[in-house]
Amino acid sequence: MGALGFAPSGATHRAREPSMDFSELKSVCCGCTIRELCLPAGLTDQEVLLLDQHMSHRQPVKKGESLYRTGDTFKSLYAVSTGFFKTSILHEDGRAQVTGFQMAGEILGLDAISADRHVCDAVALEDSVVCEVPFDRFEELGQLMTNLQRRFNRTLSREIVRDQGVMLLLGSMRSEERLAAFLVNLAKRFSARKQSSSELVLRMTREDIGSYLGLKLETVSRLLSRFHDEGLLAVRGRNIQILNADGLNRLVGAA
Amino acid sequence: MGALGFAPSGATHRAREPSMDFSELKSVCCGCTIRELCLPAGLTDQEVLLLDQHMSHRQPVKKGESLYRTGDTFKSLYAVSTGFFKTSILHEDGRAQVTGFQMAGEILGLDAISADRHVCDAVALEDSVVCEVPFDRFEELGQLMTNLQRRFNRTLSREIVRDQGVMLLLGSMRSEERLAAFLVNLAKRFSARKQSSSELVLRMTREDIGSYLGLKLETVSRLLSRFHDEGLLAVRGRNIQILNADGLNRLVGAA
DNA sequence: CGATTGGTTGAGCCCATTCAACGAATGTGG
DNA sequence: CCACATTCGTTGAATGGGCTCAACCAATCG
Repeated sequence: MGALGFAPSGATHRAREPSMDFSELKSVCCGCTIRELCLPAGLTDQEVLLLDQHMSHRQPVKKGESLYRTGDTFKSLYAVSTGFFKTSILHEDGRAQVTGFQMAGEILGLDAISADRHVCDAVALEDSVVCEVPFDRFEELGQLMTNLQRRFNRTLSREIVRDQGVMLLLGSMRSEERLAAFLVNLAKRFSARKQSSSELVLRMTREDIGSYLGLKLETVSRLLSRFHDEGLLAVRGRNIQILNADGLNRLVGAA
Repeated sequence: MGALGFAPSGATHRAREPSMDFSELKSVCCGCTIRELCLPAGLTDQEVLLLDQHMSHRQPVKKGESLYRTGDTFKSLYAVSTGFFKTSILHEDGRAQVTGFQMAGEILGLDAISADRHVCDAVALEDSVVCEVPFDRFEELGQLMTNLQRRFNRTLSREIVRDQGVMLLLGSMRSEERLAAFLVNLAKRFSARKQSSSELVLRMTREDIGSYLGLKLETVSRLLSRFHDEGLLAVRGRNIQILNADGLNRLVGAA
């Protein structure tokens, strides 16, 4: 926690304290290790520089804090630089649905473009840093840089594809398939970030996972125990080791 | 069926027969009744003209035909002019998930931008007409017309919001809530198109509805019967009359 | 006409939920 | 420091909502 220079305080809404130490946060896209997984993917060095200078602004978010909330007016997209987030939407009657988990390089706020208002909550699941991207300036830049605009169209489309994958999962998979798909997906994303794809450290609770997968937390817990007993996983709280990746993949239905 | 000048034939893949009579299909966005619900929404007359002349190309699709299929290379978006479509994704093991139903003014193919390949099937549920929008030319036009590009960003974002609404539905609603939400949503969309919002004519089968809602067709049938018995609906096959809209809304959880 | 597709309804079953108890870890205030 | 509350996770027993299997009917079509 202290490693990122956060001042200790309780979990509150925003993390905009101008007095905070940003000295280690000034580095931008150019030197970013996950640049190729983020908005600058596929841009030339010059283009990245342009994006960098005009747009990016780094901002820490502490564990438990909201980056934005449902109803907030939309001003910026946020690229996760380091850390882990969840997004969730609320139903009138209090029920919530987790719509996604975002890690380094992934973009938060795409749904807000639609109506200039955020339609979900984004909460940091660990101390994190995001790059703020003021959207009106980003749109201007997109008009100047064809490449950036085209990449951004793809980013939006990729989110649609992801969402539809979740629809498939929720609409036609059984519980064990859902959890297996979830773990396989997480592993793949860790792997793309040069992190171990077999030693997963979950940042979310069983309840978060359950909400995302359309299951109750008890069901998630039971399934993890079962996967453990079957030798697919080693489960120790939020530390999960994948022991039999083929077996997991088989559950999902892939070859 | 004959009203649109379709030559009768079996349901096959594409509907590109150059000998067909397009005389009644030449009219474009400018005269389109659902222009404000479609891509040209919010554009000036001049801008629409530009979009119109350079991009749109109308194309009939007969009931049962695929507009595109999973794996097809992506060249164009399609705006539904008249008719009704469903999109569905296939799982390796044969299971399918209907991801949406599209009516006049709605855009098909947004998911394909992501990887230059369609990732779902789009099938006409009745004789339909679509406006083909070659995407590379559309992107060029977006670079020239800031307004168009901004609207398009919103269109993509709106699809993300829609998908996340479906995730909420699939992930945390019970069967009766799902069906009620589905009917309310359909009614709202019909209403926006100046069609009756109480006399719904479903274009899809019970199985399609079930797939979309993550339910079995028998469950959908039973629920419709129950809603009928409870006086919420009058159900006669695919003709559904909403008798108690408030009651339906109450089921969804809205006030 | 028979064949096919779409829809309804019943009976029994099973998977995931509900309800509940309990343990471990963490944090808080006295 | 301990006592206590809180959060998170696990596990058991019983329940039930939606599924499976099956029969049947209606409409459409070749």
